[in-house]
Amino acid sequence: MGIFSKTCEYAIRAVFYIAQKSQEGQKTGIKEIAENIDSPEAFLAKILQKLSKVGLISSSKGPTGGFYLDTVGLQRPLADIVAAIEGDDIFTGCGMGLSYCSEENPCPLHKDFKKVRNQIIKMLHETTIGKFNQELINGQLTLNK
Amino acid sequence: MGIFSKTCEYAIRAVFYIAQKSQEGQKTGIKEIAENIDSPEAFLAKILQKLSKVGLISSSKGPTGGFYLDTVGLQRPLADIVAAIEGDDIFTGCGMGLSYCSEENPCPLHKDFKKVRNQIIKMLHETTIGKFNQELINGQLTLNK
DNA sequence: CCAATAAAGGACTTTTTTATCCTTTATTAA
DNA sequence: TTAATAAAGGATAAAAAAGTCCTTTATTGG
Repeated sequence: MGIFSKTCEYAIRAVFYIAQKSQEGQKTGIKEIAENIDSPEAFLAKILQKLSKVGLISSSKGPTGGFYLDTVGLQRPLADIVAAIEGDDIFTGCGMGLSYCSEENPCPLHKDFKKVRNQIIKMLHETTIGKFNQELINGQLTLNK
Repeated sequence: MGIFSKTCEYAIRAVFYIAQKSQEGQKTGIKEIAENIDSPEAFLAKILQKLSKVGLISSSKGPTGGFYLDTVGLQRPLADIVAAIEGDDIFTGCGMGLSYCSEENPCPLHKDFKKVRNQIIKMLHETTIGKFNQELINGQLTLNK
């Protein structure tokens, strides 16, 4: 596994896709999303359900329904998505898995891990969900193949 | 989960512990290691077996036996341990889980992730297994509580 | 109103990770 | 040479993550 869980990877890809479509004024259904971000449809449905429930994305039922992001949603940092899926272990936890590791009682990798974590936090906070819309629309960036 | 799997966290803590003991000229048994790095004994045994099999740590059976590291082993980068346990997805894989993501066909987070990955790689390569021996012996760094 | 559509939700199954237990093999020292 | 010790190895079990399927609920347009 990479840095994020598979669930989280799907979530990130999905919100980028939804963002792009929202920018173009369209709502999108899971089927379309799943196809375009290369994820299992039923599983992705669960993930989006969760994000929808906590208000990170919007959804509407019925014909013409689907998932979408309003202006506020598009400007949220990716960190919110990751936190909703992974919890904030990745932002705060010890790199070596020690629960009592802290500044006062550091594990050997404490300092180095802080740098890594800060880099991750920076990335996830500076990246808004809608940040790459134009590049995605232009096809300069990819979400599947 | 943090950045590494639990298995990998145990492995890292264990080799640091073994390193420390080896520095002091002692071999250590799983029971002692498990107690001191707060990990399940039987599970840790499997992990050390694996590391031993690929030659990253040494072991000997019977009374006075145990796990240990020779001078070469103490100087190996922690990256070797992580690679043995996790594979090298963490060093090479796309942060968003896309198999065809590359410089030519990048995912949205490609650039940012490269920085994160490079930081991790730097940390794991600059850290030798024996790097913290003295601090561990002095009790300035911790491996359990 | 009703048929079609799409998300929400519940109940599972599968796979992977984490973990245990018990037997075998090697080594040591008395 | 044998009793004790410690790692190696095999077989399983438990828990968590990933994934599926089917039913329910809400919404729309005809």
